[in-house]
Amino acid sequence: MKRVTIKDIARIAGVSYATISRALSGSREVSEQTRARILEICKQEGYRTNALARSLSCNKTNVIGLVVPDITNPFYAELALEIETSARRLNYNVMLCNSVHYEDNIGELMDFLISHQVDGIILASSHNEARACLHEYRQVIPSVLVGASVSDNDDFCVNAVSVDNRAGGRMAAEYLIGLGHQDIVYLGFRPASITHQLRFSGFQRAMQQRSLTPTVLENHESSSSLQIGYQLGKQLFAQGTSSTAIFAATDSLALGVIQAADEFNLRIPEDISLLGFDNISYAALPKITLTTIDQRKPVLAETAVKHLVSVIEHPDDDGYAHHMIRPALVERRSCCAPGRQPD
Amino acid sequence: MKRVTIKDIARIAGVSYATISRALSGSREVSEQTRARILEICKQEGYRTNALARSLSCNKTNVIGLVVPDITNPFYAELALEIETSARRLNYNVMLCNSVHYEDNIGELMDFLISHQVDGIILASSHNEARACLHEYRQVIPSVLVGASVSDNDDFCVNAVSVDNRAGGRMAAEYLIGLGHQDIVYLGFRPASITHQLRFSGFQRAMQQRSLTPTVLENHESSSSLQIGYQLGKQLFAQGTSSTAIFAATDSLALGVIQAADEFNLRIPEDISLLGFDNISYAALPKITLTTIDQRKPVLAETAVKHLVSVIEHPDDDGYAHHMIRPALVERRSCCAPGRQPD
DNA sequence: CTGTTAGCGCCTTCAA
DNA sequence: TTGAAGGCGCTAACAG
Repeated sequence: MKRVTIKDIARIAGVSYATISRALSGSREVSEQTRARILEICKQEGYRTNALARSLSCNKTNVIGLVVPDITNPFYAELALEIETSARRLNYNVMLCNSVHYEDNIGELMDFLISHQVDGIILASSHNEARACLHEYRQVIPSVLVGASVSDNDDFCVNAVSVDNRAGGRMAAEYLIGLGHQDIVYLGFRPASITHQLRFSGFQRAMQQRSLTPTVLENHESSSSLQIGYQLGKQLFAQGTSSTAIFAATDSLALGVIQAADEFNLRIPEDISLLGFDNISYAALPKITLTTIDQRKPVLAETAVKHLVSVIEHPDDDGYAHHMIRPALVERRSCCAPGRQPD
Repeated sequence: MKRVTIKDIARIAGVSYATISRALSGSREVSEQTRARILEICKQEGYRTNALARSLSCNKTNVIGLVVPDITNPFYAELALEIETSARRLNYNVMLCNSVHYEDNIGELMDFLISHQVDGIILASSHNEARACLHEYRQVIPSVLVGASVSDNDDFCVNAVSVDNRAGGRMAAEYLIGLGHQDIVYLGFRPASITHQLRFSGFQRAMQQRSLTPTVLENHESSSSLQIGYQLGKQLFAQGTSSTAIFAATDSLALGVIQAADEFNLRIPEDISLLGFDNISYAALPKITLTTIDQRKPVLAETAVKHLVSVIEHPDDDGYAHHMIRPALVERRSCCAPGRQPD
């Protein structure tokens, strides 16, 4: 398992090892023939440059750290792949970490990445502490928050990229209203999350403009899971709701609602329409076919990476920005006009 | 963004930096008071040890590379999380890479990881080339193949951990037969994959022992996707099958079959039973409730990590081993006796 | 065009 | 218990 180094190559090529370095890094200060000879030898000897040593010397690793809550969550898995793709295009590699095991001290994870000398960090999280954390680290490492909204009026200075949650909420309400629904439940509102506050406010405002009021079922957990959607769904159906449509604050919640509806023999969309948010891959599965608001992960990812790389490459200016991505409606088969069969 | 180094600490503590190094690495060769003082200073100054420099010096990174085909595939996402968990327990970090963008030259990815000085590599892949690749690299870096079977009788010397596919195939057949099925289709056999050869042979042998013969629908693509399952399903249903049960070689295929069945107004399991393989998370979703053969990812992961770490720590012995994990049946609601309602 | 030299941040003998 | 010095593999001036 002995690695062959630049020195070994130098010795067998009979040149100094600076020359090897140059030949490898594509410098023009080497004659074409020696370069060719060197490359040949490298290939034969199975030389691989030691990225650690290079980074140590250059003070640059070209890797960006990516923190997601849980890669098992399809939303984050898809986002992660998109981010990796975008990063590679800009010549960066990504080092992925799940924050599952860290929970309330993401700082520890940040420290881990920093000690591995990542050039910057993308933090994907909908938790509120996330932005406080990035704020703390803003003098230490370039970073951008992705997927979560930040408040316009607090003292946290963080770079962020997220879907326009208020617009998404509005879009959801308008779609359902447009279909003819008036008695609508907003399921899974998380009052503690800014992301969800915005989503809810957009939704509510759109309804108010038609003098409508949603029934709201709050979620006081710190995440939105299928299980919670299931519980809220059961709770709703058990009391015999009069509503004709449900807007689930996330697709995961919607999946739980589907399960609950199944148990109560409620058909979707014939008996009740269901609209989700996120457009996770599950939503497209047969028999699920969830109509939902798409976060446009590819755009989210590309914007986040470009944003981060730009702050990495301009360490001097200490401004910050929040990019908003427009959400998009994806129509499948879980919504129809009230009291009617689907088209 | 200036990092504080061991030298800075030494200067402000008024000791040599070797002392700092010792204090940090928990060596007993430092007086308790100087250590305490040093630790205090490190905290105040926000010192973070440079993992790159340390690794360079120690010739050990304590990171293992993990290659999966596509993190978006829930099977690999779950496996990856389990592997990360197991690795952390043994004090290793994992560096995750998707091989999606590399396809037929996984070697390039291996080289990338090696140049980052990972201590070892876990390659998760069902492709046959994977084991040839690991065989090539076996003198270069400790590695283990996970999830894919290797042939007993070829010249490839690779460490491997996989579910016992033959046993899994047998288990599938016996379960269906036990339910009373006789006319069964094996859907999605991939003749080019050893993993699938074994799975199929176990299945077929169990049927032969009852003088039964499966209808087999082959898949000549290099992966098993929902789309392919959908096509094979349509193909099967279009010709009006007489079979009462389908064994789909993977859960992804099964999902496609569900979609196809839906279009043909075939109910599962009332009209036809469906059994999958893998136990991906989708399988448990409402309205999917797929009965399937579980690969027991937690065990798979832990075994793979322990195996790898053991070869990392014993670079001298050049033996290799193939660990088999027993599969397990997970009963949900997609199978019942032929011609009968589910229980 | 090529060689020499001094680091990058840390660890680890060897002395004191 | 602590300090001095060499080295890990590579890059980047600075000289020739």
